[in-house]
Amino acid sequence: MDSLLSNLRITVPDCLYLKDPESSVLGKKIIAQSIREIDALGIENITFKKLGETIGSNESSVYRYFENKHRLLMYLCSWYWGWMEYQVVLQCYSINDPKEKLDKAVRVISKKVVKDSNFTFIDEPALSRIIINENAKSFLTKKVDEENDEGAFSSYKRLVMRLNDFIKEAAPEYPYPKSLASTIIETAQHQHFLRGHFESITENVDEAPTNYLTNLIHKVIQ
Amino acid sequence: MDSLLSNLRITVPDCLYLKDPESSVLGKKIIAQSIREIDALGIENITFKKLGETIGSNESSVYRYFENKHRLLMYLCSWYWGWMEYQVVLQCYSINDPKEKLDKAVRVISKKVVKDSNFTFIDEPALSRIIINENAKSFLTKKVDEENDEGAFSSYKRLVMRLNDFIKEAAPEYPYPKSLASTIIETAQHQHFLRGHFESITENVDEAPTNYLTNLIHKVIQ
DNA sequence: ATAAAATAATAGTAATACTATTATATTTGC
DNA sequence: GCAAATATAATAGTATTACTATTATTTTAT
Repeated sequence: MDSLLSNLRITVPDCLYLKDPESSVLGKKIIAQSIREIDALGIENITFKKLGETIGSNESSVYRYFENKHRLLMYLCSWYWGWMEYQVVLQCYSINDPKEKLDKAVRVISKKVVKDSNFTFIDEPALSRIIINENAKSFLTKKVDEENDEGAFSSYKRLVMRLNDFIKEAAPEYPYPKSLASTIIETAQHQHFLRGHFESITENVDEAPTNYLTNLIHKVIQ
Repeated sequence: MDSLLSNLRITVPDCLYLKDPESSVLGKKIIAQSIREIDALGIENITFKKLGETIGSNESSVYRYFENKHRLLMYLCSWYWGWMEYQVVLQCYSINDPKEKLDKAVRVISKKVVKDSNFTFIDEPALSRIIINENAKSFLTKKVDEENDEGAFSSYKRLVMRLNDFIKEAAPEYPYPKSLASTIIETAQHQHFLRGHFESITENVDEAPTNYLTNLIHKVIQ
């Protein structure tokens, strides 16, 4: 996609950072490099010390942006879900037919992610791999309820509700639009994971789970 | 259920332990207490030191059964999936109609878990909460491929394939039985999680996601 | 040019996830 | 019933981590 909207920003809940990383060069470096390192090593194996050093800064500077590693992960996940919602809205905007619109949304959510040149310091394909491998860890903790009350998961929930709206428009009688929306989003990530690691238990080996999910949603709402 | 089968054992891949915990009283205590502590505190917040002490033993003794915390979690997850496969097989055995059989399997997988008196040292309802909150962490690591090659996830994969077989029997033409089977199992856990923490994005608030999933699978394979 | 703010450098701490070693029970074979 | 083998317990130690605190230096804004 061309970068036509250079002053575009994805909003991330401000409880997730101490100082806005987009407000400085160092902050953006932290984001860009943390995406590289989490993608390569996994969230468990990165440290703020190494991260600071690779960007020519140090541990304490990183701590001035994020309270800890977990908050950094939550920040990245929120950014991704905010960006995904924006992709869905943008790419579905001009479609009038509710079913076609829903199809497009499922497609956007489940397709392999490509670089968006509007956000130069974010590597979306790498971030999408992080979502596949680490997103569940952002909410599978004993602090979920607390963090949820702070609004830490609002981007993710907003995307689910956006898809919920599309399902309701396409099938007003279907009794489980929210559950179906969350299932589609989770399944997209999980099938990508299976494709990469447990190929024996999925048919989505050669390509994204888009066709599988499109077929599924068609049948479920018909 | 009555404990009619007192010499029943759930097989867990032996790469997951150093010494079989079922072979000694101490081993069984480790399993029973680790279920309690992981359920209460989460896998991140337990230590072998505390665990050893609460069962009147110590850190090094626990290390003689499990290489580390992650292997202990994998052991518990494998036990659960092995037990769940056994539940499915047992409860579907006498059903002849393939559709009815599939319904029953979905029901067994998604219903709230109750105590099975055949396994006195395992608290299945607590273990099922652990699965909801921690199972994803057992495979979302950079070592998945390695561990998968060892056979560490065979119980989980076997359950998926079991459900796959049921789907194929009920709907031989359906093109994605494996993906659907893995989706049903993952969604059952995820909807239980949403029910407990993010109620705003699911309709399965008052009860288990069984009706939602039964409705879904009926429509998908019809 | 000065004050304010941001960043870097350094040091330190408590907890963790182990490993290693030795001592003491307990079980098993004969 | 005793010796040998095995299981368990006790103790100590290490490298790493996830932070906190303090001070020094640089950058920026006025």
